[in-house]
Amino acid sequence: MDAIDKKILRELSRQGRLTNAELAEAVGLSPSPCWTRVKRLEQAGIIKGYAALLDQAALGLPDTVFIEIMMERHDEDQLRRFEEAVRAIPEILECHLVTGEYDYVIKAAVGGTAGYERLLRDKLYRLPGVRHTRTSFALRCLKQELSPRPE
Amino acid sequence: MDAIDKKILRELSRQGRLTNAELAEAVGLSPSPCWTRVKRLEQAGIIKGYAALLDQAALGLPDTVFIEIMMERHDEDQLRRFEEAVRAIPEILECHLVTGEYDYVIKAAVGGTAGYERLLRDKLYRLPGVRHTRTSFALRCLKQELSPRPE
DNA sequence: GATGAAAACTTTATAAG
DNA sequence: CTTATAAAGTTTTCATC
Repeated sequence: MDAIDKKILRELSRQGRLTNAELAEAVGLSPSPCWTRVKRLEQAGIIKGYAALLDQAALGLPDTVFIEIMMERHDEDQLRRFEEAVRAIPEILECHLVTGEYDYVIKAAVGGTAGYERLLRDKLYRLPGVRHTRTSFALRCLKQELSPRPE
Repeated sequence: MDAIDKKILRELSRQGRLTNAELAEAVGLSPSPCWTRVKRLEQAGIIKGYAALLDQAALGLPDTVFIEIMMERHDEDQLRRFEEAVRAIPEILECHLVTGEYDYVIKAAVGGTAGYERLLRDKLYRLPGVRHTRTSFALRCLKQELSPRPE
């Protein structure tokens, strides 16, 4: 992967629907080699896919919260059921098993404190094995990237 | 926004480069009204944009960490300088000002513990006003969505 | 790597049912 | 909403320098 590939990745990570002609111009190549590189990056899995970015607020979920979850027990069956349930909750954008005091970190989209309470009371606290949670409400987003920008 | 709009958003949030004909078929419309709806959703800002998703591991940053940051003081000038610096660090994917014990939550991509140490020692601890940090290393990602899926 | 060309497809706009 | 049309632009493949 050379400097031009990295430039292609930087462009497409911000503007995923650039046409090949636009991309070629942006990275200083003619369309034909530019196209070959993009296909190679896609086939190598370096470009994993493309996505439309939706406005959370327009979907009624303007706020972001980080919820840490501590589980009661750690038997396989309980974790598996918890993980399946998490995948089915649309407000939960991300969930990671993590090191540290808590077991999981969740990033969720909610509509204000009322939406947060509903997520917690109606969904998370009903999941098997949730002992304790700790939440940080996002007041302002300073930075949001989907992928690291290649240097 | 009706059920078809929501279906369009669900499709495009997973497959951002579907052609209009493919999208129309997926949502059960003919191409012409499908196109009108997509343009309306884009112009209303409900679709904010499109992005290529890159493979973090292929970029040498296979691991995800959540870093909470506590600041020494909270004067405007120091926060402003911190925030500018954060935006310039490519490993930092997200940074949110949050409620709770800590001031900021950062999501970053790193290459193992060595990459994490470098980020902390060479970049974060050199920023003005960082008093204390608390990190969770992600062991496994259970769920990762870019936007809430409209229901 | 650049250029050019050709076929197939896509986008965009418009008109009519 | 559907179907249909049409021009302009894009993708994809391929040959050549």
